[in-house]
Amino acid sequence: MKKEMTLAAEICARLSERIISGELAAGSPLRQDHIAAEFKASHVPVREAFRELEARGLAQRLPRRGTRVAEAPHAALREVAEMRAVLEPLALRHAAPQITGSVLQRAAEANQAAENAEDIYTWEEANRRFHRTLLEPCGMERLLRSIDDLHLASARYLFAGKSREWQSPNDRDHRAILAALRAGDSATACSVLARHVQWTPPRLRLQAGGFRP
Amino acid sequence: MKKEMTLAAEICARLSERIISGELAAGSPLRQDHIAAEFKASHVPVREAFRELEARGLAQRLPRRGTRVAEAPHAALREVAEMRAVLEPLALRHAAPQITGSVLQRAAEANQAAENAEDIYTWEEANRRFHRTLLEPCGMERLLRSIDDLHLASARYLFAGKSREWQSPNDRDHRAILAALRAGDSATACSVLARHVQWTPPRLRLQAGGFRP
DNA sequence: GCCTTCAGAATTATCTATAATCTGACACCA
DNA sequence: TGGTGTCAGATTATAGATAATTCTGAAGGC
Repeated sequence: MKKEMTLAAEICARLSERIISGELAAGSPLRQDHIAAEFKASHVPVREAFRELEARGLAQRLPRRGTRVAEAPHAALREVAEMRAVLEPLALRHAAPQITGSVLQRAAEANQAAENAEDIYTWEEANRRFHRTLLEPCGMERLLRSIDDLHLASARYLFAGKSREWQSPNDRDHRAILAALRAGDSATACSVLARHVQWTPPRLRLQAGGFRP
Repeated sequence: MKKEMTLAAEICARLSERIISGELAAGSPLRQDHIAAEFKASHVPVREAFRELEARGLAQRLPRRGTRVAEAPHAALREVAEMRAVLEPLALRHAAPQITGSVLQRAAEANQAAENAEDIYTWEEANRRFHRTLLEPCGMERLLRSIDDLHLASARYLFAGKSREWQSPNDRDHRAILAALRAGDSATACSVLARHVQWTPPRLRLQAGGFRP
């Protein structure tokens, strides 16, 4: 049995999905013994999975006292948005000189998928793919990792707020970003991107809960 | 024996120091079995320590193939500097309204310690303390954690380049930041901070290796 | 000389057992 | 009644054993 993923990685991936989707609620305890039993594994790779979840901001470990799903307070929504608003344009600025036609093509396909999405999970995955595709050519691994983790956090907020509010966003910013990049205007692409993910006061954007993923 | 730190945390802290100081060179293998023997421990908490080191950007784990000290390529120096240049002002902007006289006092003391430092390690710790003290009141934990990790990376670069080049920096930016904050001018404080940690081309700043910690 | 295969050694990942710490119930005392 | 101490059971952390995977060098074939 030659698996690509270690058991710890597999458990981490499964728990990640449940946390992000909201199935595992913020603050709820993650019992290493119970999860080990569920996965028919020893508790040691479960602990390793918890370490990884914590590193991605999805869990909070309290040494000797257990691990919990990370809280996702409303106040931190702004924190996530503002970090993205400074980090994503930074990545795009470095990525832009390396963006090929192929990258733009893949980004456009991701955006098309987002526009066609009929449920919020499909939309979020396509949206995340759009962003990642454009930023990846920057080649700055630490920065990309930070952005990835912020996207996970964003997804949690998105899914947590989906009830009653979600409509397929009719969002032109992605197209504007692509158009600017095709025109070689990375400054405009960066500023549209920054505005696109920027925190805005809730009063003005009730349906999106204060930011745009 | 009631210890505050778990063994994994202790091992992580010790290895951290060695990585940051340069004693453990970039790319060098971290052997779980050897380290376990050195600490007279099982390899399991060593693995947990490796997970934590990786989360902080100090190690790179290759599943089933071992763990290495994270590379610190010169190219990534710029990445670290630029991330700091956008994240630290963001944190300071949110911290400024919460900064008390006590915070400013502690920051001034840290700066004094930095100015009086006679070796680079003392200076680095005081410098880091200065930054952290000012930014902590923002209360944004994810952001502060990111900045902390960037400071660890900065320290690695600083110590790696210390030979022959290090002089006690005669740096007025810290004082300018404090003065602006005392005057309630957070915009100036933020822009000085951004400039202070900003990436500059190596040609113009040979002695500091391209950025200012 | 180069490439492929394979066995054995080395190393990492997980398991099971044990040690350490935490939690909550209960008893006792002022 | 409220506060404190004790202790059993629950839970987490680590040790040592075992299983799984990778690495390395030797042998054989072309």
